[in-house]
Amino acid sequence: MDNIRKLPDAEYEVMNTLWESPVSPVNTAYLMENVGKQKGWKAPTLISFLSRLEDRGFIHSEKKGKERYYFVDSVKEDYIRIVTIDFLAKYHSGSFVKMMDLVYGKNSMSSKELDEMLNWLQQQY
Amino acid sequence: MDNIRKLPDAEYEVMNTLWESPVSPVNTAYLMENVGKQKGWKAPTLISFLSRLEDRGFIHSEKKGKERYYFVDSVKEDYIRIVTIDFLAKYHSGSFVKMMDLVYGKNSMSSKELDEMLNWLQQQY
DNA sequence: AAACAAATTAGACAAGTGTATAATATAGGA
DNA sequence: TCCTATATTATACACTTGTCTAATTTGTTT
Repeated sequence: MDNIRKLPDAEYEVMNTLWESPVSPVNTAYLMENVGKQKGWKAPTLISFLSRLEDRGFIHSEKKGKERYYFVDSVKEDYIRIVTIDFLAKYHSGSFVKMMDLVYGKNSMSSKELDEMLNWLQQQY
Repeated sequence: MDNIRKLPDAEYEVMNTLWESPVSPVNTAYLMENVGKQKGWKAPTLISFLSRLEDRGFIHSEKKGKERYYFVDSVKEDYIRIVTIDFLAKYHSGSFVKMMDLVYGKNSMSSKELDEMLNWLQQQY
């Protein structure tokens, strides 16, 4: 069950746009508009990322006339959870506290974030 | 100042071994013993990662007789801090709380980790 | 000095990733 | 029906990463 591997950056950008889309399925034009343009990609570049995402099983697609439509077959939260747990294990021995301590050494987390975190913690107990 | 990019996995393993070494400099034999062997690498494989790390400016080396010795020119904590901040920005809008919430949905963090975190938080105020 | 053996260096190559050009298909209008 | 414009497909190619084989260096032993 380790086939949900980490996506290359460019594919992640595309996938994220698909995950965030309010409608589904979406066509290439929509994705070109919402991610390709900012990245400066030509249409075939985008399409090649899409077909790689399809190979990986993150999406599937259907052709309607001369356009192709893409359907999401994966859940963003699931993906990010896996990637995050791997990351934490690799760099911080799996510990959030170690991570925060390393990033925010001594006393430098904003009080806003401290409050949010305290709040979250109290919720958990 | 964005030349301290993320290392490829294999190079990170080597770099981590260098960072964790109690002595410095160390030679190829030491690294072969402490990371190459477990990974099943041939010596030239290890050496090629080392010379890439040198190209990236993470280390430098000197030849002594027929052996080469490696010196660390980077700080593990600095590297991990950068990688972690990038990661947080990319997947969790820069928020630890969002990250924890996603990973530990509702009420599933161990009470040991909850305590540690509360402790850490109190330290920060 | 010649030969060995241990270590390094030089190159090479396949797979994965980012990106594009040229070719092809197809909806719609003349 | 034929042409045009647009979207997609087929390929290709350069770089990066993981990995190694073959060639070269160099300290040590005859």
